[in-house]
Amino acid sequence: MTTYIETILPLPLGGTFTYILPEEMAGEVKVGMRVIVPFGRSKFYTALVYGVRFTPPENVELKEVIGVLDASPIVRPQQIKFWEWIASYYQCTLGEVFKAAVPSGLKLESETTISLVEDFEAEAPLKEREQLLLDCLSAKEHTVAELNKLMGMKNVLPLVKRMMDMGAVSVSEELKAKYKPKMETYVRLSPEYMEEAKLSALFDALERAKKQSELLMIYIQLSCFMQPQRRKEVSKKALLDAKVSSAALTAMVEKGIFELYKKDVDRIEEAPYESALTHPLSDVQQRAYEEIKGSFTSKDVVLLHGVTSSGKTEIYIHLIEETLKLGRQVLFLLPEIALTTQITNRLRRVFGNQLGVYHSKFTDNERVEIWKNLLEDKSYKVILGVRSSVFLPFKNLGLVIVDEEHENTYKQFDPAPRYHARNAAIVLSKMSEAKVLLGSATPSLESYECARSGKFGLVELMTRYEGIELPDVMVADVKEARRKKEMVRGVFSPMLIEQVRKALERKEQVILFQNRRGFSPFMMCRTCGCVPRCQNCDISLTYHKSTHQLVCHYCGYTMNVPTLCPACETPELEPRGFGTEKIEEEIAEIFPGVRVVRLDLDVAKSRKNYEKIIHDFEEGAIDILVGTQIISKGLDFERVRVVGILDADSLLNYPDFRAFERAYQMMAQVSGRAGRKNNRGIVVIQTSEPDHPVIRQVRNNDYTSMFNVQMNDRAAFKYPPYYRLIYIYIKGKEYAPVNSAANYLATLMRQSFGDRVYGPDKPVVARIQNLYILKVMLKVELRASVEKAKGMLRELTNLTLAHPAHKSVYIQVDVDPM
DNA sequence: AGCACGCCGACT
DNA sequence: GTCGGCGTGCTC
Repeated sequence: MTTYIETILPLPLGGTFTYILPEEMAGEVKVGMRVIVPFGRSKFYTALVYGVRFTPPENVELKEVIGVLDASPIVRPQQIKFWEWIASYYQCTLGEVFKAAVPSGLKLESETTISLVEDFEAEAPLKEREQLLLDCLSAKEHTVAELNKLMGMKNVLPLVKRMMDMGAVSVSEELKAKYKPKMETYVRLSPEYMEEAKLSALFDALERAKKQSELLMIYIQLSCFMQPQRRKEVSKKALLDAKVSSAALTAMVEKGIFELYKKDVDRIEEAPYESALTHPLSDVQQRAYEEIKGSFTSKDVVLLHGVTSSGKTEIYIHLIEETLKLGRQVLFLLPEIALTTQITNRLRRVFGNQLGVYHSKFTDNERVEIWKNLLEDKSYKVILGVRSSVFLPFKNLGLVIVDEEHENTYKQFDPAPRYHARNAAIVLSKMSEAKVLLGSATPSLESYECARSGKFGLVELMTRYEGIELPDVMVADVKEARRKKEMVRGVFSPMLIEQVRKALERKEQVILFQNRRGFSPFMMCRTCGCVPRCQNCDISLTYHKSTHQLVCHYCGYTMNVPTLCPACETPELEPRGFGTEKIEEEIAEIFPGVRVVRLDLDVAKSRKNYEKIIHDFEEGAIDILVGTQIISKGLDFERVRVVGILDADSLLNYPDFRAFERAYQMMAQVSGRAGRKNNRGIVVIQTSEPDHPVIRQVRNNDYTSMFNVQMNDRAAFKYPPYYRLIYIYIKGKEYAPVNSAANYLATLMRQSFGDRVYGPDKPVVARIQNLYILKVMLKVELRASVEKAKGMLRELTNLTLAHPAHKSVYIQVDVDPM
């Protein structure tokens, strides 16, 4: 009986693809394993087994599976269920989920090794190419990529396939992938010196070689040599880090005193494992902790609304410990930019090597390591990770913590699946019978509404840890200051300068927040008012002074600053507005000798750089930190007294229905960085609308008022959390077909959904990377079936695309947009 | 997503 | 007369 394998391919294609399983592979294939399959005329992919069938699909000619890559599944059945939910809810293909979920190291493309079959004898004379392939493999096995190179071919796999059929070569079924275990060199004392008598004789012998006896001493210390029960292995790196010269080590290895050996080490570095463990909870924390636990008995999701510095992390740690005691795993989600060494180190100290960190700034090898560790249910019990860690192969998830749950970086936008990690985690938890704790000082309206209505549990923690006072929020009216010509360098209000000066005098630190990187958001010609724009996108170019370039923050397009205005050819282009670069420069000039550092996406591209700045600021080696929202998340600094929000207007004037909610969250979060023990923080907000309700709410730290006002607006204008949104983007290289398709679709949609359809409209940036974009919005009542709506929507988009006038147009659906 | 097949402009 | 532009359609 022939076996058929139904697979998911890592492509944005709907449906699954079925292959014939050759008889020699039968019986060893299970759902969740990877197979290599041919696809199209000349491509081969790593596909995931989705089903094993014994009846073929109709009307298609099937190809054969080329090789099975795994001995056991790399994806668990319940994960595939979760993928199905993601694909259906967020309207994407299983292939897209597969692509996003599995680290690329496990989606090997051309790394499969091919080897010669020993006793192969050709039945017919071999073709030139075939003989060449055998010659290439005669010395040693090669990967597909190597063979491509050796043979000077674009894709040898079809040839390999043919030769496999002939029985000449075989595909290695062992997983090679892109994943290589990391080896580290270790040092040990030669066995002959293991006895104490021999060792002291050695010390005598080394009396004259000072460096060498020193090295021996350090080795003995590091290895705990004198306490055989506690003896540890010593890496070469650790030894050299202890200020030992490598020459001395080499000499001693040559003398046969030391031996070197290699060891496969876990890529994730182990931090010193202090047994300090958890700190006891304060009374207030303890009460919140009890409330959360109580709430979990009746609710699956609990929202912990705790002001900044209320010690939420400590509560999380206690909950994690308790979950671990039950033998269950924990996922701790953080937004991308908040994953700092601060939180990692704190958790590492408590959970040691039970903690795995899953982060985009880690290499793929490190991600594969985490994946496999969880798959084999080895050491990791707590995963600290970003959005995509909801896809990790947990076996027995007991608790998910979503810290800073209001953060919009939890929503993926660019490639599908456009999923929200917080909401996905809630669904995942339901599937795993786990509990979810959402934490934030400024919860999203969505979550707070769920908590208030009783769908989620709600625990409020409104006092700051150790009696730290909330900061004193001052508002600087920049309109007034400008009128009086008091603005310093057009950027700083006298009030802010005064507070910064005072803080510096007291040797306290300052954070200046401006949510815009670069030097100035645009340049303008003084003569004709022309603003240089991106040639690919409908947006002005940002001026970066450090590189003297104009950069598009949407597509990355970069050009040197033109000396003459492109329109009127006068040399009158000047920077307008201000970004972090300009603030960094100006403040350094106003306060000479003060150490100013900027932290934004441009600077934080590398993890090292980012961590160094954070570290230096913690250590007090930096006086003023200028940054974008990257600095507002999860960082706690002891000596920060003053926080300046330079341009609150840009937050308030953002054209989006969530602008006020975001502005409040952003300002409240940044403000939370100010002030510590016995040292009330000061926040200066610069705005031209000092009486704006949001400014007042931030000033009074009045989340409830913000919530109530915003909820009124949301109800009045039919926005979430009262309605569900679906955005449909219509994109294309030319405007006319895009416009026609968008109108066609909107008309069709109105026939089904009536006045729930809005648009088409131009989005804020109407052209990105040479694609024109129009947006149609659908607002669905909460009680209506979204599934039904999505089904209908899919039909209508297909109908639109099928229309001959709309070829070369494509459509993207964004469910629950942020 | 790739990649080939397929019809119209500037070259050996 | 061909080489090559990217528009369109298919991939188990």
